[in-house]
Amino acid sequence: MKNLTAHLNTTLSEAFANAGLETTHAAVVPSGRPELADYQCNGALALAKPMGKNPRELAETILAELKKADTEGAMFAELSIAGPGFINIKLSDAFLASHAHGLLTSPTLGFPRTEKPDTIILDYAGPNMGKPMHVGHLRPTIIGESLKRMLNFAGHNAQGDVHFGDWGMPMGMIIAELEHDHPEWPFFEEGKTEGFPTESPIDIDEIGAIYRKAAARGKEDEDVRRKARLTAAALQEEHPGYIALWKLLRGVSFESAKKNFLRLNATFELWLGESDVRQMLAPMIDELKDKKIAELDDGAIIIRFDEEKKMPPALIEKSDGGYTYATTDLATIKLRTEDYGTNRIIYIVDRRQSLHFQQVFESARMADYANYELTHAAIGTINGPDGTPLKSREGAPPKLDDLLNAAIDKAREKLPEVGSEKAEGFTQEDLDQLATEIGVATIKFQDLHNNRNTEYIFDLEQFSRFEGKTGPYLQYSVARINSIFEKAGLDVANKGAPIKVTHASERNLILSIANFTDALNRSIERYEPSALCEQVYTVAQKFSAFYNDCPILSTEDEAVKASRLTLAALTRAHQLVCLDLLGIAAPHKMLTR
RNA sequence: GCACCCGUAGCUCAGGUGGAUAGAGCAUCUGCCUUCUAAGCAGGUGGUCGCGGGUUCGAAUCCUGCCGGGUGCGCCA
Repeated sequence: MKNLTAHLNTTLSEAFANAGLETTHAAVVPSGRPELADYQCNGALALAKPMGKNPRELAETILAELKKADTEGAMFAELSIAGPGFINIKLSDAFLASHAHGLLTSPTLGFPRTEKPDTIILDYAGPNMGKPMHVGHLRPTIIGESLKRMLNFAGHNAQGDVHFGDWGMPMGMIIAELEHDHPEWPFFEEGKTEGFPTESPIDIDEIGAIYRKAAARGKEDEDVRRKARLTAAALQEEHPGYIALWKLLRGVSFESAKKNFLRLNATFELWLGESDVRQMLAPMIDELKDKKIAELDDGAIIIRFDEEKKMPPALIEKSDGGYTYATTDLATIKLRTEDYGTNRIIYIVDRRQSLHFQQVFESARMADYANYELTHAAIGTINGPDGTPLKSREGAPPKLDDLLNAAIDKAREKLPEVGSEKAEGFTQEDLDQLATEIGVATIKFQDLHNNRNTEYIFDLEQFSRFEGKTGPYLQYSVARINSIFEKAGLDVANKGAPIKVTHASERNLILSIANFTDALNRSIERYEPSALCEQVYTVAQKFSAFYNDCPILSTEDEAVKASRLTLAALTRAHQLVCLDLLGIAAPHKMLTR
């Protein structure tokens, strides 16, 4: 099943070619004036200028070719030229109906899967040991997850790597602080190389508290900082006790992060971290020095870039021998190329890291670690009410858990009590589950629908809003359809009946669904889930109008009734695919008080 | 100082790569629940697209200069 715009574009290309015109501008876009047309082609306008011709005349020629191609009038209901030379296209009801029916049998809703799959690693979330996940982790996590799903849907082999922040100075700080507080622990026993405890001595909250304490003390006291550096260096040298302790703390942090990800419906194929490249770092730096890419400068090892790049050098080894995240990120690229056969990497990371990634990407090219596309899909910062990024200094950013709980609680308030008439058949667990699905959807959609690269103001109220352009509105569109089929005692999967267009709302619904392929393509090309958010929301709107205007079960005419059921089933399929690509749950039923 | 991003309705944001009358949600006002879930639908109010030049048939979109905000720039990650 070819998608609608591709079909139209092909038809236009042929018409352009037959008219002796270049076909680069032979493309349709949804009409800006829906009351006049379904689609429009602006190609005549674009061509007229370089050719020195009258755009309306060009449009006439193209129009004549289009009419010739559609001899039986099966495709177009109306073709016309408007304004300076727009070609307005209105499709026939029959053509639209058969197209819609065809979509039902396509598992990808007409989206063409790629013939050249890439092996892609998406690097997102990046939680840090010692720091509980906060609202700043929300965007990279859910945008990365969504992009990964889209790329796989498109036929690629995409994997998510959590890229845990589990190496470097913070580890030194935490371990040094623990040694300061608990020198008697076996991990710190001089010369001990084995027989360390196998259970972590502290839990996730304590790790966070220790880290904060270490940071605070380090700020005041140079000795504390030096001890942390030495400890980090010793860890880097594989000090057995430190390594043993670090592994336990890391395990605890993993478990904590996994809980967060589970609620967010984010999954990772690879649970790697900065530490996984630690053995590669020293040899890599030697290699870079041999290749004359890296050089010694002021006691540290740096990589310089071409003058015209206008980039400051990247620091890959500090004067104390410690490594930086530029070092681990560069080594990680090497690792992915060598061990994972990667031929595309996408980093879904805060845009403030932009220079860092430019430096790392350029370094990787210079060292020939990756002769493929490296992309930093930059994420806009979440700002406080003052318009500057939420800072961790004073007024720590809200914890992710707290934000999720707040939205879930708000969602629960709208649900009926267990045992009440309206909650018939629902257990307390069912209701909790439903509240979670609705609350999390609210947060995810609120976040995903914003442009990836623009900052936005964090407003708790917006995250607990359920009306209008929100996650629950989308879920509601699906639940209503489920309810219709349930009431009718029919199987939603039944896709037999042909579609008949009898009302403008049916037409609009079909047209909005037909836009799926373009919307998904835009999301994939631009690494921008908001395009698909717009799509799923528009379809929900068109469905709501259809739902109001076109009664289904009470319709006398059996053919119309069957057609509307088919349309409802198609809508449902579309919404389920979109919501899944966005990582948003679609509850079977939405209860109300 | 160098580099990047942004300025669109009262608020939060879109705007498919230069096209027709700049769109949504929230807020506000008006209608619609003995008919498939009102977390809904239909409609109204609300904008010199920061300001000035330029490019052209045509600019929120491209170029340029201001004004105003944000971010980043070797020993944190």
